[in-house]
Amino acid sequence: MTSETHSTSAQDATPIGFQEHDHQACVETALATAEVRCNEAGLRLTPVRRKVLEMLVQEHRALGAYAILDRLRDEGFGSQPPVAYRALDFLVQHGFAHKIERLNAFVACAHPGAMHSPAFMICRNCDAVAEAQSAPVKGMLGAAARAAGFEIERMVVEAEGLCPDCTEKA
Amino acid sequence: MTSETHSTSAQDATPIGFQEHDHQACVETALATAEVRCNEAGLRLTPVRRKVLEMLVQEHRALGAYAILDRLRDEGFGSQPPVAYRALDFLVQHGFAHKIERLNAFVACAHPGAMHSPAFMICRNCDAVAEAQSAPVKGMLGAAARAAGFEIERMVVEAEGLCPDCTEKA
DNA sequence: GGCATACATGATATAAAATAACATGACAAG
DNA sequence: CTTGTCATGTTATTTTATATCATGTATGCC
Repeated sequence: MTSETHSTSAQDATPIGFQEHDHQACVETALATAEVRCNEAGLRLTPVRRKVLEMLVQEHRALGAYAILDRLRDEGFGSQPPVAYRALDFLVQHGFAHKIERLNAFVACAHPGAMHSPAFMICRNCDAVAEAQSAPVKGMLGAAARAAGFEIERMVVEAEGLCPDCTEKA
Repeated sequence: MTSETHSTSAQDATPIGFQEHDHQACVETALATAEVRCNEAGLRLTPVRRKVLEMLVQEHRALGAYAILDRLRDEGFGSQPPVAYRALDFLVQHGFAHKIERLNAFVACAHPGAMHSPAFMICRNCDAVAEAQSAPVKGMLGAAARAAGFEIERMVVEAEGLCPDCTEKA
């Protein structure tokens, strides 16, 4: 179950998704980007927060708060729920991570910094999560909202199904 | 089934959640429809299930499982969590209700019987919920999914914001 | 430097949401 | 009337999330 290492440093090329890619670079880039963005915005990417982000980026899957907490403990950080939740709140609030409502779990943001309304594809078999863009105000829902006078502030779009790998194996 | 009913005017997309309507009739229709559909499908709309559905239809808002449980107790039904969760599971499974992931709560289905992929507008202030249609496989996410080889089985689409009433009051 | 302030973390406790597991009851089919 | 199936009742526990208060740490001001 633990696909901790996507050892294949293959050419990525595919937009966003379940394909193999240079994971090491992926992790490093994400962390570096976060550092820069925090500096720019006057935010503090403290050790706990950085570690949590690293964990999320490392896995390309949704991790529950308590899974994160376990690993924090292993790394010598505080081991009580608020430690994990606070770090996650920070990351979510500033766009470095997203909460997957369907799973009560969290993933690293795939497009940090980009103003975006994320949509997710969640594999029900292996819990892999891919992030795509959604077009919130366009389409039927936007039309319905305008018709009803509802002001959309935030969108949750989550598709559940089978990722390519799991489809193959089935 | 996917797009057969989409040649509709904007009027059809209007949600029933945020507007005045004959609520008494609304409740009765919903329950009657459920009865019929259960009979047709050989399902048993037992007292608990019926009561839970009634409660959900009565309020046009999301109710948590424990709110429902409290009321069940008041009505003389069992008062332990599984009682509520089982009834809710039944209703959700057979399309009489939906779970709002964002709230960990449940609403009656506004279009029971119709094969549909629901989208919700949730008022962050008063918790009112309106149901609209979403077009799951169309749009950006569908395209991204096809490109990635992801097979969508189920969609969660939830818009959070302010309903007309609460917008006015603010 | 000493001090005030704001923010971050640590730690205890508890709330809220959901499920596991097993026992009992209702009811139709054979 | 017995058997099988489905629904309900009940106990216990797990999982997810917050409230609260105490402590620590960086920063700016005097």
